Amino acid sequence: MFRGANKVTLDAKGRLAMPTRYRERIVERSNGRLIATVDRADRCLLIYPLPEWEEIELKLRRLPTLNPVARRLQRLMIGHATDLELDGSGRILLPPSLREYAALSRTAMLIGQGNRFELWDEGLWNANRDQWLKVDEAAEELPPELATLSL
Amino acid sequence: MFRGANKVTLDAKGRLAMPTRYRERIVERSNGRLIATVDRADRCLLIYPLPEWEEIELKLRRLPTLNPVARRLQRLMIGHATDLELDGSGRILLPPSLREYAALSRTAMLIGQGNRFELWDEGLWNANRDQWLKVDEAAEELPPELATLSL
DNA sequence: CGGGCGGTGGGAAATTGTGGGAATCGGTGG
DNA sequence: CCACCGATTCCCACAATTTCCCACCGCCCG
Repeated sequence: MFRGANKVTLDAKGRLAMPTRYRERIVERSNGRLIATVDRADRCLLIYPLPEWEEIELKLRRLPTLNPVARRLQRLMIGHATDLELDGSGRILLPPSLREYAALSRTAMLIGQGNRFELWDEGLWNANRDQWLKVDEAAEELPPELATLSL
Repeated sequence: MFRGANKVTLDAKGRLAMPTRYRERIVERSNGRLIATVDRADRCLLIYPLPEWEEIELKLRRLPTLNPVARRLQRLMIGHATDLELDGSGRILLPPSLREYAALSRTAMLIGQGNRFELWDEGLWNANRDQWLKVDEAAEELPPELATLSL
């Protein structure tokens, strides 16, 4: 499982050095193969080890093609899913289109989220995090899955 | 399986270079033979490896001939299906009628969607994608297949 | 203080994308 | 039936991009 927030830098060619502590796990899990795609709600990227992604892709592909909501999800997620591979230096190369989508400049945040990573532009990450902290949870309607949650 | 978004260009002759990462798979799957047809809902083209298309054509042909919706689907999809073949440089030649249908100008987006590709004019793709992102998923009626989907 | 590891950058070679030209095929009109 | 014109297909060459590899630098730890 992936955890933690890491400040990372993209070089001029769009390469991102995966923090060392994750590398071994990524290599043993998927031989260094990852998939990056866009998040459908926020301007950030999702990065999965290949086997994790394949499960998700399977679920998405089983959805009915004629349903417009399903079709939209497929187009966004499968349509933007890009194969990545750790290079000899433990870096991945992010294609320009994904960099653009997430407004990634030089410094970014790589956030461990269990079976995947999220990659945010550093500025966006900080802004959003501050936002999340400000929201008054008590004022919100809790969906039933959360009502009984104990942390 | 095909995934990812690729910016491609059509040259003056209507030729489109298939990104290299897909070529090998296309050749081994269908010996370089593809079928292009129109999408029933959007102004884009669908491109299938020949064997994938043959399954779909079979499904379409089994639909009841007297049902007008089925009839319309058959006419659109089978009626516009065009044989394409990768040339020596890994390019396909799109006939003018299909180019016109999808309003393809010089730069287009080739979107991997599992067993097929979608080909969009770049401007249309971007406009539609932004549209899809704006929609608030929560406000929509989710089909049961999606309600429990965990990504 | 020295060695090693992780992060960063850059350069060179291989590969891919793009365009153009020439030959061939097909169609049409004389 | 032949000749000519147009369109298509095949092939080659150049340019740009990508990928791979190596070297440097700084930091941390021993």
